[in-house]
Amino acid sequence: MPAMEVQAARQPVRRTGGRSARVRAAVIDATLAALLTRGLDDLSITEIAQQAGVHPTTIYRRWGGRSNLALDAVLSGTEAEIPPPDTGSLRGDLLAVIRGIFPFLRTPLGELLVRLALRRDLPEYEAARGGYWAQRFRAGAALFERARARGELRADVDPVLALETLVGPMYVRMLMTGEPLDDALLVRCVDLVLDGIAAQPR
Amino acid sequence: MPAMEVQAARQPVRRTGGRSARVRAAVIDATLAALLTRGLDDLSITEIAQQAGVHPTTIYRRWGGRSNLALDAVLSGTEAEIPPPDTGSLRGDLLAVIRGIFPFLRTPLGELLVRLALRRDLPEYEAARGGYWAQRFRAGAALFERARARGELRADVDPVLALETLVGPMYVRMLMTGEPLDDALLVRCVDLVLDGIAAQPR
DNA sequence: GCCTTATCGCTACTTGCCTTGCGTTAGTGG
DNA sequence: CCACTAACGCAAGGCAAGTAGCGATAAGGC
Repeated sequence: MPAMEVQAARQPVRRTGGRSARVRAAVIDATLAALLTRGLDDLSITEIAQQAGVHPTTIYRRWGGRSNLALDAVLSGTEAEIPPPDTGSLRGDLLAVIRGIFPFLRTPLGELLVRLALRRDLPEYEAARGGYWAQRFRAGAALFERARARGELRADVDPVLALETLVGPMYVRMLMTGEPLDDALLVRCVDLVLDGIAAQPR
Repeated sequence: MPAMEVQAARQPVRRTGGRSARVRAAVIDATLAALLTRGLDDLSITEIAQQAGVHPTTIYRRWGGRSNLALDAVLSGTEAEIPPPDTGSLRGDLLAVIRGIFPFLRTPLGELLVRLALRRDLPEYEAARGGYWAQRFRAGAALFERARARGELRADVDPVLALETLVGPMYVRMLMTGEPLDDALLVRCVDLVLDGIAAQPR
């Protein structure tokens, strides 16, 4: 009887090139197309499969469900990484920030990303949620530091809350009320956050 | 051959009392319970039916689908109608408004209502969307009128945008970032909307 | 109380989602 | 070029959603 080798938990050698890569690209493309036309909820894996020229079983095995597939597709199609602005003034920076977000949100892909972010039935996304948004809001930190150094900012301002207040109306209109939304409104958002609504400082 | 009577488009006499009422109540209750435990997406009509002591076919016939059922259940369980505040100061009124919304949103039913409002696959809700939010924001109009009369409000302030800016961070945290959210933050929201973040008026 | 028929329960059926098991193809390392 | 096996295609089948037809029950009007 040969000496029993201690089996290291050897994970199988992944084959990421060639056929697998082609399959993945085709499926991701078909999924994005299906997401943009039919929406998040009623997308047929069978349909995606034959659109991609792939057997449905393959999708189930690799992605294991529609939510994981949708998440992978959208994140693959998105590499936002909006560069942090530095226009020289607080107002200019804030305008640049919100103007960098807004056009992307009007994109079908952008709206898809937001709606995906709102879901709570995607355990895969729950893990990434914190990091994702933290990164998106981090760009704002430097912006406020510079403004503070220039004396444009009050001392007690919380950058995160300020950014949330800036973009809040945009999301409220887009997601809930459906009120009109254009560049002029963005300017008004910036000015409201800067100056407030009170007649005189209290 | 008897004279052909012109058939008036006679709609059948609805039977809303007795058994039908009991069935409806039982199904709505079971649906709400299922919604609160399992969420919006994967609720089983069969399960709801046997929970309510009713045959699944009945649900399909009366409601005709899961989206309509969910919408009916949530709207039946909700009669918000938050009374418009009048505390004598703009700051007090804004605080009262946001403090009236916030606790309800933390309720499971409240969060459910919001998430339902975010859906775009409920044609029944699409029709009611505009009116619903318009009504919710209308209460704010009077509030701002009084503030303006007291001289607390700048002249160029748009009430709707101001309210959206006020509640924006609350929804952003609740729906997207998941950052902590408590009463102290509400106060900071109010003060930020009132005073803005700029060091001095431009 | 009686009649009409809206509404419900039940069974059987169709359909699409998803899984399982097995044979085949083609990456990957040598 | 060869051996190993990850990844894919395919067929069969379980399972729950949803539909259709029909008889049974009870609500509403008289």
